[in-house]
Amino acid sequence: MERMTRQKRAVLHALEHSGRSLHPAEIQSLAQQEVPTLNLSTVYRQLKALVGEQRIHKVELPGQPARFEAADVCSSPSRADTHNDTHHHHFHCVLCEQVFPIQGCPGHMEGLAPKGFQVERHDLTLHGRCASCVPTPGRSKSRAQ
Amino acid sequence: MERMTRQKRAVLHALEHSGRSLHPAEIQSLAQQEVPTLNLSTVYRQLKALVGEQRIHKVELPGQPARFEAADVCSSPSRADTHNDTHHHHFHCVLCEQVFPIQGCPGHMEGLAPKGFQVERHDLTLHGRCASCVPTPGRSKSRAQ
DNA sequence: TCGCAAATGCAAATGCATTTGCAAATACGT
DNA sequence: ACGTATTTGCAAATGCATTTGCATTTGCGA
Repeated sequence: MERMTRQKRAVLHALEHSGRSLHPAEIQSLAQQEVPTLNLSTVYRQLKALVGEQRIHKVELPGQPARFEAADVCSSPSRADTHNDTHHHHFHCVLCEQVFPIQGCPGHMEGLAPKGFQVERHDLTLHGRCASCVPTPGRSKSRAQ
Repeated sequence: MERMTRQKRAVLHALEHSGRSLHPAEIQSLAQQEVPTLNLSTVYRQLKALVGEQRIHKVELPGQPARFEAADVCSSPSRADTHNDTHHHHFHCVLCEQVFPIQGCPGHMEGLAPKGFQVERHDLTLHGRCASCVPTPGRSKSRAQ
């Protein structure tokens, strides 16, 4: 897993261009625009390799299969936080099922844990309707799945 | 699924007495103290029935199999919140893998979502070490799994 | 206490996401 | 351009959590 193949490039491009978290099958179909024959097994193999290379990250959401996102998602705006890594959370659209990265973080989770518990990290997932799926007849271009 | 059998009672007791979220296998082993022959299939069947009866709730955490908890977990202290239901989050111990309910909630998630997105609900999971698993040599009674 | 529909135990079957064996295809150093 | 070790595509295999078929047991109303 060290050669830069067309399929590896396609998988990476799919993730970088989407700007959101994708699951393997989604990655395959997007990347197939670049490499039509791209197989799911290959997607999995490359995802594993890319995670190892820190080029992408695995994202786990409650009750859902794993998704992946480019390592630099959410690092675009000016970030002068505590550490310069890309701590962020996710928004899951209950209609189109797409998952988007979100910037903010409520912070101060330590206080929520019971006495004596030590918080190391946290995951926050918002569920609702993304801009394309809001019921409002403002802009009706919702695209399923 | 409408009779009050020994196994159904055992499953419910396990959840009510534990005070935390348990996965099916954990429920089985705890409930077997009451009904030694309790089968996993039966646990699943009763969990489904109890969820339907609103006596327990299914809890999904990132990257983990489903867990269940008594419907009244976290409703003990005085609650004068917005609505009197049991909105709460979870703490997942990375060492013993136990999951505990936690009271507080950062709130105001709406602001975190991108413009035009509509937040309906949210899930927050804290990861770290529970009181029994903190490295501090204060009280070393950590119990694995 | 009887009778029977509902529930149980057990083993086998599902339904998934993910992985793997292998022959054919291909990247890339020489 | 060549040779070979790495990748790919494909199909079959895994590894899970969860479900289901069925003969036997059991809760509970009459």
